[in-house]
Amino acid sequence: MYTTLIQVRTIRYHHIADELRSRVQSGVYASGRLLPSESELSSEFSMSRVTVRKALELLRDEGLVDSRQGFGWFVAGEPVRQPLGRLATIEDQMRASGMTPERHVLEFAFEKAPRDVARALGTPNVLRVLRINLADGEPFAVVTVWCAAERGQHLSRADVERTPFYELLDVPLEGATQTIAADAATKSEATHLNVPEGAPVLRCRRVTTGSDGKPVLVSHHVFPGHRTEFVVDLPSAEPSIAPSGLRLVE
Amino acid sequence: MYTTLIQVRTIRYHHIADELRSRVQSGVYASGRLLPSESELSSEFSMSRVTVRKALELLRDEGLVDSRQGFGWFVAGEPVRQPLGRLATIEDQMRASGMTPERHVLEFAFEKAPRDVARALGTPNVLRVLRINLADGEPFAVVTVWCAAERGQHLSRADVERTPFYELLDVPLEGATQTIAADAATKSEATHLNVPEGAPVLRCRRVTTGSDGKPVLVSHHVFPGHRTEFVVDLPSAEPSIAPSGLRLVE
DNA sequence: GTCTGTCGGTTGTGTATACAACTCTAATAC
DNA sequence: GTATTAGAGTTGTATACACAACCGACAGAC
Repeated sequence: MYTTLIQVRTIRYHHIADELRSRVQSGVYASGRLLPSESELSSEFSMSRVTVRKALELLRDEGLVDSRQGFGWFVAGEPVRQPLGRLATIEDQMRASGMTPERHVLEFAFEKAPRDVARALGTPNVLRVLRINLADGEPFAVVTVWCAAERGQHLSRADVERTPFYELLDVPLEGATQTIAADAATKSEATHLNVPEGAPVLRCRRVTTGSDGKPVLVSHHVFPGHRTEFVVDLPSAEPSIAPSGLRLVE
Repeated sequence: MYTTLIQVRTIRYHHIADELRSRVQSGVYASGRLLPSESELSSEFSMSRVTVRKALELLRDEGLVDSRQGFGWFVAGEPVRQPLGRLATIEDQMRASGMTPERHVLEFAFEKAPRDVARALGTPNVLRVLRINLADGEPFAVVTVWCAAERGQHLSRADVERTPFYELLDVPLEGATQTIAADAATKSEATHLNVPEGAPVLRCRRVTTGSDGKPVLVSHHVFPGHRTEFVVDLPSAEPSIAPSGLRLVE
């Protein structure tokens, strides 16, 4: 029997990424620690700077490292766990993780709603609030909330910066439906969240309904993928213990 | 009063990305449709091919387009919605979206578990099954399932390819705890899911417990960000209607 | 002490070029 | 008819170079 040896190309930027990932995971580079500069890595690995960058960008997309122009590349931190089934605000959750929460309203405007929002709220005239949640001074989430203008006219910008919408609204709430997806950060999200465009984010869309079953709030929450993860308790699908809203998917 | 005009640099690859995104969203390029080649776009926009690629990669990270080496860039498809609170399998969900589900076992091995899995299952001796779920012949999810070897020894590879673990297990299930995070696809995930390394994925980790409250299964599910999203019903936090497992986060 | 500007070094964007790896079509051989 | 190969065109990786935008440290002015 005859065999053939073939020379297979190895992808150089993967080698760099693998080596750097290994150093981070073994603790050589601790959380928050600055990595060697692109130029230094280029010398160390005898590869062009573009190849080094390609490796670093791969690791950034994994959430393992991050960069600031002019400053350098550094190891990113640990995600905050947000239980979906627990009565806690984002701020409560940050405090439980030992972080200092902050909330800033970026935009507060009465305007015409996007079509899907208008359809959900039953009116195109809405109050839109764009706000950012910070944890220890760092961006944690960008949140856009829409409510009908009729309701929003009673709310001040200072109100919504100080107090969650749910506590401000004059209507009892029945619940919400939320979608959770992974996506790449858009330019403006990236700017607000201080992550690169294209970085993985959790994109949540929520419609909150009042006790009459009608939507009263639509909100979009965007979290950097490396900063948070959700936890869900999924009770068994056995009829005797099934709760009203949840089932085991698989 | 005097003012100063400053010339601000515009980032060229964003212009290309914005234009292409607009064409996709307006239907000029339909779902699945091949885009102009990099070379053609380079001519059209009078920019270097590297700049064109940067724009296309941005859109790929958004899940809007995808590429195959040698074939070209094309518009990607629509995500499948997976309710977390519904008694349905991944396969049921695909069928509901008009797709044909398939399931293939890639690896079936008795081995030593990773530390966290060993700790959860109470033993390092496990059966690990790596499988891929396809929708219409396209990769939809990569799933790794671990169960104790004691239990797994009664299961054949054909068993787990044909039937979900939950139906195969000889123990009543109480429920599961699942985390949901956004991350960038690793090299091997990317290969199995036919997405580029670094593309956004939903990474779910699940621990399924038996009726005695002990974990019987650990599983990791990875979904390409552009292929699926989760839907959760979040009943209100009002004490009178709060279910056992879920609360409104905010 | 604070404020401003400079400098060296850093990351981010962009061009040109080259070659590897892949895809599809058409031509040729059987 | 099928199978194979060549060629043109495509995306993917990599180098070299250049410049923009940013950062932090330091020096000088007040």
